Amino acid sequence: MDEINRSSLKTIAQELNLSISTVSRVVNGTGKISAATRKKVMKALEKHQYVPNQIARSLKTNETMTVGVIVPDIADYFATVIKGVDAVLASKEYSIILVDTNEQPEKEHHYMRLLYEKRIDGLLLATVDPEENKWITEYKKKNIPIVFFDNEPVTSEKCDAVMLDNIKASAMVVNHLAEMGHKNIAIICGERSESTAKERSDGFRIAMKNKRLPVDLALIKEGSFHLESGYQSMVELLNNRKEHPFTAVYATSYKMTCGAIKAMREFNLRYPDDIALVGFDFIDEYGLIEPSITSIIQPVRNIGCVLASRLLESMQNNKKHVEEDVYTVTQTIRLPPELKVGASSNKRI
Amino acid sequence: MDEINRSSLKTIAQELNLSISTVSRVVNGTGKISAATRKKVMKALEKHQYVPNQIARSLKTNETMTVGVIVPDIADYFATVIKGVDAVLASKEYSIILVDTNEQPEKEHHYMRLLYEKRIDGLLLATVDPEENKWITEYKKKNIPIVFFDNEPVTSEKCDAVMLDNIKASAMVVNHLAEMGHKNIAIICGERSESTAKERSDGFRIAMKNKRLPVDLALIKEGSFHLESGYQSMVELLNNRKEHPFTAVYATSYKMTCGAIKAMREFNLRYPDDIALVGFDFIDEYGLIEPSITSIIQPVRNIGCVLASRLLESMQNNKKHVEEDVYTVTQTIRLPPELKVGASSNKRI
DNA sequence: TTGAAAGCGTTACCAG
DNA sequence: CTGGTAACGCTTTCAA
Repeated sequence: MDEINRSSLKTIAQELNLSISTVSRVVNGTGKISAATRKKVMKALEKHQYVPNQIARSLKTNETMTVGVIVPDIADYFATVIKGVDAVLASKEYSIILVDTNEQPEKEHHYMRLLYEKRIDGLLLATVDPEENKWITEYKKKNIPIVFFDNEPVTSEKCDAVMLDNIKASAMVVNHLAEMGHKNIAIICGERSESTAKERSDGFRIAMKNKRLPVDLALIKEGSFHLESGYQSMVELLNNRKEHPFTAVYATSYKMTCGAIKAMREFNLRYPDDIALVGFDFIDEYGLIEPSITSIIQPVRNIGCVLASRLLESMQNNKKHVEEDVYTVTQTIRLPPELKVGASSNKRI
Repeated sequence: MDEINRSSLKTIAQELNLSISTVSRVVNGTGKISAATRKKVMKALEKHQYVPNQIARSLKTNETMTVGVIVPDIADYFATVIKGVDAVLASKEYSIILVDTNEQPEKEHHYMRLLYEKRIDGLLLATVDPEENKWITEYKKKNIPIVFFDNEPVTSEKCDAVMLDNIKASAMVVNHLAEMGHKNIAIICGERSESTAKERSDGFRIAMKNKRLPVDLALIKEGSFHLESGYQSMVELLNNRKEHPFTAVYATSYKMTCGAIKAMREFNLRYPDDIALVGFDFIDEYGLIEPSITSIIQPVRNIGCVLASRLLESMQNNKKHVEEDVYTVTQTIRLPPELKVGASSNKRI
């Protein structure tokens, strides 16, 4: 039959015959307080197990110490990005409201509004909506910092963004394969409406040209970043192999890489002997897959850390009412990928 | 040079020469409002792009529409649990504050306090702290519902919990292996301070006895649920194989399973031919690993859904001020595991 | 159908 | 050093 116990400054103040202000001051360690009252108050605080009400505080201070994070799928590499974000943000006493949109662009607006209702101090957004503009403008108007990641935003607003250097990623892949003696390289990419897909694809063409390798359009497959699409693309490539021969294939997402592997197995083809394979985001932490797969690896945790740091900065500037034109300087940060060379491509032809 | 735009009920009310109450009523659709004023207000709301301030609302209503979720590691199978939680909770307009403790029990208290400061309406807690008691009691006193998952809580408070039926999981493994003709079965388990580890281990012994199979203590390895530990345990088992022979091994976590595989490879042993292997949480979604590994699979998404539903119920009861003894009825829900039989054990000896 | 006012728990300013 | 008071934005009761 315990009493429900939710003490407030008032409770404590009344019990001690002190003013709320005084109690507030010792809680926050602000202002000058006599040692005697401080001790008295501390004891009462302890006795009542006082815990400040951040809601009330937020109402007053216009700061919730909370940031929103919107991702298309937590059970993806985003989980590790979030770990990085969380590490940085938690150290500054911020917490994260996490939203998973299940890759449904239409949900983004709804959640952005919900988060705004909760008065988040900042937003990290991995959008999959090619028309994310509307709510972005709203946020800008409300003066809430946003940092984009994964896909580059299409909005015309100036925005911060942290992304992988996808152009470079494709260059690394092409250069590596070229070094191994490959000339005819196929690529399996996602939808060009997503900047990640577009950049990986464009980067591929650029790198091929730089290496003076032939770009055969029939070897450039566009799909949707999913297993089924990767599988389908690979099947088509293999079926057309006589007319459009290739010796290496570059799959530009984790799921597509899996799909490509699946197709190759069905065709009874082995890597690297029959076809060299380079994947994307293919992390086999414990080396269970043999032969091991060469893959572009994103610095996922670091992406999270950089994201969080950038957001912290913006939120800080916001507080300090930094002059607008100083504040408005935005950055697009591109982090370098790593090419982890495994057996699947590590053979000179 | 846009104005920063944060309209409130007051802004609207003043512009329209109406009272705040009236505007509030049309925002919430409560009370009786004349069609005329409603229309007028709606228009102003739209014009100002009014978005209610949930912080202020929360202060008044004592509801934040937010629940805390504490997990040891998001980049684990918890990601999928959270997806389930999120799906259910989001449909009721709740959002999730996510905390990753990095498996450090000492952080749990700190975060529980932080979340309480934010006045979450409920908490989902996957604790790894064998002494999580203190703050639990606090939450109970504050009348905030908690639902545990993964590990069973040790607190003496009555609590809700949703867990895998670990005893049954081990029974399924033993029965399967027994059917395949195995008699000497080794098990690699985690620390008994975590209930998951304890139950999997106990379940194993019980099932062995039920099947009248010999329980050789030297074949029961205790470690820490991590790769290194799984590896180490397997190495020891293999080194003692002459004195303590076994034909099958059961690894009780994902990482341990990977460790065991690693050790077997180093010893040049193949499954199922040399030793049969059954793992835990070993999901190879795209069937990339060959031969495929038999494993206990948790209904991860469903765990999340059940968790969220249970919490919603408690929060609901809380609101309705249900009489204490009705409210206090708590449940421990055990969800059934699945044994996904792969090649690694699917051979009669 | 509408308005006035109290109050949720804080912070911060101004007096003393 | 301490107290009083206004204000943050909202909901809700009571009156009109």
